[in-house]
Amino acid sequence: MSGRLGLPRCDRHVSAPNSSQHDPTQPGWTMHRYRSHTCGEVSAADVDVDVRMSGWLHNRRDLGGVLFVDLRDHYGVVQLVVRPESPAYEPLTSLPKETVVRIDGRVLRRAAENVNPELSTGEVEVEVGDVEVLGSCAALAFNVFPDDRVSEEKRLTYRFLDLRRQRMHHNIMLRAAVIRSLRQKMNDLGFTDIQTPILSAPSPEGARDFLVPARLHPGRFYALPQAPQQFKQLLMVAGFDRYFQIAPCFRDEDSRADRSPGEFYQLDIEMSFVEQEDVFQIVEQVLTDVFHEFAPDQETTSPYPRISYRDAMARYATDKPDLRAKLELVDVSHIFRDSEFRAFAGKNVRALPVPGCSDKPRSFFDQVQEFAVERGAQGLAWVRIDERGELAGPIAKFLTAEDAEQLVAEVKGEPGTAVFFGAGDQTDVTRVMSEVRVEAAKRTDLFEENVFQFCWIVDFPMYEKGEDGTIEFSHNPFSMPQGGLDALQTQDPRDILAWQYDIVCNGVELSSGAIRNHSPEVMYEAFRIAGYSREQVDYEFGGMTRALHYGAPPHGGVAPGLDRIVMLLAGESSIRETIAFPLNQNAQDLLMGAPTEIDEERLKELHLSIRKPQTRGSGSTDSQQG
RNA sequence: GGCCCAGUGGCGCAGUCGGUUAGCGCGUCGCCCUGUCACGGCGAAGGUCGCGGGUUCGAGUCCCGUCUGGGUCGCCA
Repeated sequence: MSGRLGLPRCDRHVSAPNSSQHDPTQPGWTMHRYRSHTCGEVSAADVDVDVRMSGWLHNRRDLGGVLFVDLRDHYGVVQLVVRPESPAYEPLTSLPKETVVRIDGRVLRRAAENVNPELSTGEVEVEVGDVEVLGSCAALAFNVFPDDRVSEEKRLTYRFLDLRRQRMHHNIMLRAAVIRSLRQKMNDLGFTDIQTPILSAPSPEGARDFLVPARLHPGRFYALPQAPQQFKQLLMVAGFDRYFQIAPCFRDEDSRADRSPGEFYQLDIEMSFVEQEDVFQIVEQVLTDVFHEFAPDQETTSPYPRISYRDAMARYATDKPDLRAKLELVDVSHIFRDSEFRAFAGKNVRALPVPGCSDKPRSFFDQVQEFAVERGAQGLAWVRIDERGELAGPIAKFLTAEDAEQLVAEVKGEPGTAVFFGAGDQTDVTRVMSEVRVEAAKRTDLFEENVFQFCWIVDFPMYEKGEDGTIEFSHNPFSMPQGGLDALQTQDPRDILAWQYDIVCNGVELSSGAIRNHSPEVMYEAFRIAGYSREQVDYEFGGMTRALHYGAPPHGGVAPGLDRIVMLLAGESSIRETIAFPLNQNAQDLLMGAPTEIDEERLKELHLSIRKPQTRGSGSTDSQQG
């Protein structure tokens, strides 16, 4: 894998610390205790130079009369050659891999036929004269090299080994480089990097908070911030104009492959005196630049198309569409409202026209259907439009001629187009068909590879109906409603849109943001509709509402998820591959043993007593973990 | 909280219809090998199949429960 960072295969980084500024020809020169050169550094220019290097025993090839050892450090890999006459021969034949050693030796040019083009140091090798063990290595839980598959549990338990592996080492370095680049760009654009508190107050809306008991205040708790949302708005009120932060966010929610349990990072941004377009311009520039910089071989679409929430739900059945899939859904419920066909009548029916299916075998349709059923669909009906423009297929006979005609017209069906149908309850159909759309595209080569397809999802509804029929905020309660106070007072809450937007890339929600509500009157009214009294708002969001009374500028922002950005750039499908020390799915740190039980003394100090759940097996510290 | 998948030497996996000596690759150990770079060759050690119960003449295999891990739905303003 020749690097996304533009580095050759085994190079781990660009520049080395100490080393070559030491000049042996100068008086008073002494060899550094551990190294004159790093492992990635020696080259043909160093031939015949005496060097000292330290690193890990990466791999060994013992040919009997000559021994080759690969020595690895952060910067690269170099081949050591050891002859039986050398005092280093005996130890280096027997030391376990991953032992840390210091070696002294001389750089030799390799014969032309022995050059390894895979290695940046492949033109040379180091003939070893002396070796010293700096760190011995016990029997490995798994190979660092070659890179075998290992369960994630093992990898996390021995994360320090896992992180030595090239892929992980590369991902972590990529993450650092992305952060460095983002900071640079934000600074260049005039944004100020400001820290916000980690110990803060709970947020009544949103996800579950992590809580921290307050020793000085019995019965009270701090909460870790789910995002610095209110603080960044307060910074705007304080007049800082443009804020950013690589901000840690803590949410006590269940994990997913693209959602880290516990904590994650956002490039948190807020700007004053802006409208939606101003925010878009900045973020789009920063993200596009970063994707170009770190994925130069993949196309990144810009400008990003804007899709309204309503449109996205209609055409893609999701508010995070993967635009690499070149298919769109069509809502055809109305055609079948009074149909004789029981499976469709009166239900939510989504059609997915797929062109170019005239020569697809029956198995294609069966496989797509199977895919849908695995995801909980009742079934997946389909028809095919034949050369005469008429419908064929298992359910064609259930459709009247008029229905068929209308259907073909609405899906703009050409001969050879197949149409899949999802029918049923709105929520289920939406969930399944959004995935079927992508799957069908992949199976018909209507899925574009090697591209980052960004889009903005805009015009999110301000409110939605909760399960109990009450009106709730559908996103951020601090968003400005489109139409302002007037809209709140005159429109049906469910029709009100917010200045609320998401960035989606390849089906991954990268970012959410909004133009904020900076007017206290609009704020109280917005909360009133969601069932909050003025007093409640003042109590639960006191800091915010107080600030809005003292001259708040119009402002807005956005917060792209850093982990997901790195995940996309690294080509990984799990966010945990981009985090040095992630929690596992059950929010445990298998290496450090968190969370742990706390002894009685400290609980007492915190004014806490533990009430374990009644259910069997849940006091689960009887596992092997210490 | 629900659902799906997995758990077999140190690691990754195979194990048919329930059938007697549980295989393979990597690693480990021993021997050989002077130009390899995932070196190669020969040989050896190492597992009672996550745990508990059940069905059966007989269970790695079937059933129930449970634990652990991954995925997913709910959840994620």
